[in-house]
Amino acid sequence: MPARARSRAIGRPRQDAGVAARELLLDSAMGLFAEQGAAATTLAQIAARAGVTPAMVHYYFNDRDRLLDAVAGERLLPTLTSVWAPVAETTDLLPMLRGLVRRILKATELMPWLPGLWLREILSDGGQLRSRVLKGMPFEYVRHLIATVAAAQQRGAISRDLDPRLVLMSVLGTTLLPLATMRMWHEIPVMQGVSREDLARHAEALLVSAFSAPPNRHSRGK
Amino acid sequence: MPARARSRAIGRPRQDAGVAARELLLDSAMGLFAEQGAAATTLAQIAARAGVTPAMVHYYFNDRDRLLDAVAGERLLPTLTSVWAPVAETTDLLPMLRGLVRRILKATELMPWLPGLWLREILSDGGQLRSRVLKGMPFEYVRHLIATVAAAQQRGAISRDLDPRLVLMSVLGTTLLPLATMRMWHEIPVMQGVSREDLARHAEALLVSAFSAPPNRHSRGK
Amino acid sequence: MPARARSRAIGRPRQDAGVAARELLLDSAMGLFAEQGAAATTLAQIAARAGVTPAMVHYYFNDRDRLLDAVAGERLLPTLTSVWAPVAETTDLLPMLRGLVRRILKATELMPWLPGLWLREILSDGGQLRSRVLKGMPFEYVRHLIATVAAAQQRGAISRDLDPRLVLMSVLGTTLLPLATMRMWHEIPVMQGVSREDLARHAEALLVSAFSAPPNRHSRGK
Amino acid sequence: MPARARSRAIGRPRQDAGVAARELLLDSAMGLFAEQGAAATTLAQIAARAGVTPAMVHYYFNDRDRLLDAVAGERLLPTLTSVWAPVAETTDLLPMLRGLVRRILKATELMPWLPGLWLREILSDGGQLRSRVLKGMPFEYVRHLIATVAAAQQRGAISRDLDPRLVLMSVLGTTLLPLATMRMWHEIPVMQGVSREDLARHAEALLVSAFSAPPNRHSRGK
DNA sequence: TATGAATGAGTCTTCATTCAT
DNA sequence: CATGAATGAAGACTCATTCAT
Repeated sequence: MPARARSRAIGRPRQDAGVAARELLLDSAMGLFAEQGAAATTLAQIAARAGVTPAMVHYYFNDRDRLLDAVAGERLLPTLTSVWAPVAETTDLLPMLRGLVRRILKATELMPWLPGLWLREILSDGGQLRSRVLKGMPFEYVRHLIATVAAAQQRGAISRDLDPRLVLMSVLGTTLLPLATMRMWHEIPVMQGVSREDLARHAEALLVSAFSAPPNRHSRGK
Repeated sequence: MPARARSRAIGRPRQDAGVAARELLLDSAMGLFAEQGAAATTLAQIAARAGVTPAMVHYYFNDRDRLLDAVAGERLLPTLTSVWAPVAETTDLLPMLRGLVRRILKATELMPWLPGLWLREILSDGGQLRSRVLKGMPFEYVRHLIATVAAAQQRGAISRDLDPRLVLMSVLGTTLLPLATMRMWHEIPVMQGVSREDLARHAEALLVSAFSAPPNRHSRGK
Repeated sequence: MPARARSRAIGRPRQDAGVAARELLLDSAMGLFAEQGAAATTLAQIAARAGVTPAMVHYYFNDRDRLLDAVAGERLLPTLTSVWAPVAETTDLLPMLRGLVRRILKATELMPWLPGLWLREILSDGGQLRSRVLKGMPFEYVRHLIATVAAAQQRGAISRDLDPRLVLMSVLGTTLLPLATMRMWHEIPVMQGVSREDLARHAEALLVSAFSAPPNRHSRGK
Repeated sequence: MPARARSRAIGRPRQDAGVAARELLLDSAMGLFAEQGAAATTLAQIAARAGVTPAMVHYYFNDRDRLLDAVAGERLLPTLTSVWAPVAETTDLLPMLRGLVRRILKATELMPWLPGLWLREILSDGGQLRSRVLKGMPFEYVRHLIATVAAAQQRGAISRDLDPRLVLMSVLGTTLLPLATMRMWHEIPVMQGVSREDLARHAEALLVSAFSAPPNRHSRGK
């Protein structure tokens, strides 16, 4: 959506100079937050990457706090909603899970820094964006997913040991966590050569087989 | 006054005071890193929580960098090894996974801040402990796990869509990630009331059913 | 929106808008200087109170310095002159003093912030308007007052312990100083309930009795 | 009192280095506040005059606010009390006023910046030390002075036009206000050559004749 | 072993000022 | 006449680090 705003700048460039700079600063902030963490990112770094002076950050956002507000409200939450909203379109568990995984993979293809940002600034204790994102998070879709899992479980279609309320965590754990670590795989011998597609296939297969396994068929306990 | 209190510990040899203070500082650092992130934690905070003066941090560790080295080398890596080493004792995939999950759960019961610390400082890009931990990480055990998964897959015992190299990520994603977020569940409506036991059972069930599913029944993807 | 409001002032010639804004800015500046001191007042605050943008301050005054020049030259000095000029109309000390006190009281009734501004920005060391006001101050009237006191003293009509050159300070001390502190009297237990009229009567009585006392009856010192 | 503390430093200089630096910073702050006003004084200036780095100001006072607290509590209030306390030793109005004037003159001889500081930072609206000083001000002595004036007035010993509650303002107006402006007298033609002694004699004479004048003896109104 | 004093470098923030439009 | 965008310089404050004792 910032793209839309910027493309409108054609024809009247001066008028929109400010808007463009604002968007640039948000982009810059998100990138740095993902790379180093919000706590380790200075306003000067954000400004430098956007090609402006640190004073401009205050001109557009007044405050470090309000810059964080803007990052959460104008960038993170819209993406989040676009990933989760289609969940409501079906009541079939497996397609729902597959769609979710695919949309997450797709969204993070365009914004490769997203998973890292989520891991550190939203899921971690003390993450600087957590409360800001939680406040606007569309929990109704998560609730719909949980209800669908619970229904499947009551039908006997999935293991009773699974907890429907944890399906959210399982989706994030099989997608965001590996995605967030992709950038370091080249340094880890055992992870060499794993591609984004491998990851997508793996995540989907894992969730699908976990959430479609017939109940008693595995011997439990050692 | 903390000084007074410690010097009164009659019976304990004098030189233990220093050792104790060092350990206290490491504990204090780990706790704060997990709560707020390493980037947001000052040496003064670490000293205050340990009940000593900031100058003592330099006395024992010389440097912020070397304090991080100590945290990684003396706290994180030993725990890591104790969790992974037993993997070598078996070649059976499911018991291996179950054991791993149980040991992770058990270790984080004693050190509840561990998952958060891992998520933020080791798995996230730019995490301040990442390179220090990677350097000493016992990859041989991970390699053993991967080999075991690969063997099972070649036997046709698990889906061909899974990638053995990603089993590490799947284990971390189903254990560390949910564990790291537990502290905030009370703020999230849909997560209310999930217990540590629910989580353990869920993680085990998910991994077990994913890594023991019969290969025919997948490839429904478009 | 202030712009809109002003441009709608039908009937008034266009060029008055600018003049009006200039006056508004001077008023705004004086008010803020009196309330918080010139040093603590930003151009942005002045602009905001006048309902214009900070850039307008530079448009009208070029410079912070020249805004101060304008405040002194166009506001403070005219008032000062109007208070002091009538002094020249008499050579009778007591009526001269009474007139002075009354005109000071009257002027500050319309401009209640004047005494504070004087105390802080003109009488105090380093006051930001001091040199600007001193430069244009009509000392001839003060000289006339001093001469009148000196004459009375030589006639033996007032105490020889008084110093004619200090009569200016005595007038300011009995009028401006109490007037400047009026706004805080409600916070001080011992000053509760003193009115502007009480102050006027007190100042007049004090100056009159001091500057009309028979010389014999003093020198009771130590 | 800081002098006492510092003189004790002889013999163990290191131990008291910090104390001395603290006192030096307070002195430096008071001087600059009087010369330029607190609002116009930066911590860097205060540090520079005390011969230390700006960071030391935070080391000793944490905060600009708490530096102001210290100036008020450790410097202004003790002086204030030492000037006013002897008022309680008499019930005779004229000696009381004379003593007050003399103690004010004497105190400001040692601390020539005091009057300016009072005028700007305590008596002026928005003065940065006002509330801090008012909070600790010994009003009982002022109350005693007011009561003594009121008694004299009821005896018929002083004019009924005077307001006892304003005697405080009259004392400050005849002492602090001229004292605060002394430093600029050399720039004002009509004030040239007035000495501190002239001022003392003038103030005493003015207050004494005002507060001892027999009531009806002056023709009022013109 | 332990600490109080001291500092330089850097962070966030404010503000007067400029300028193209 | 009026303003939004932009900036450099400076202010308060923080923090890792050093050092004499």
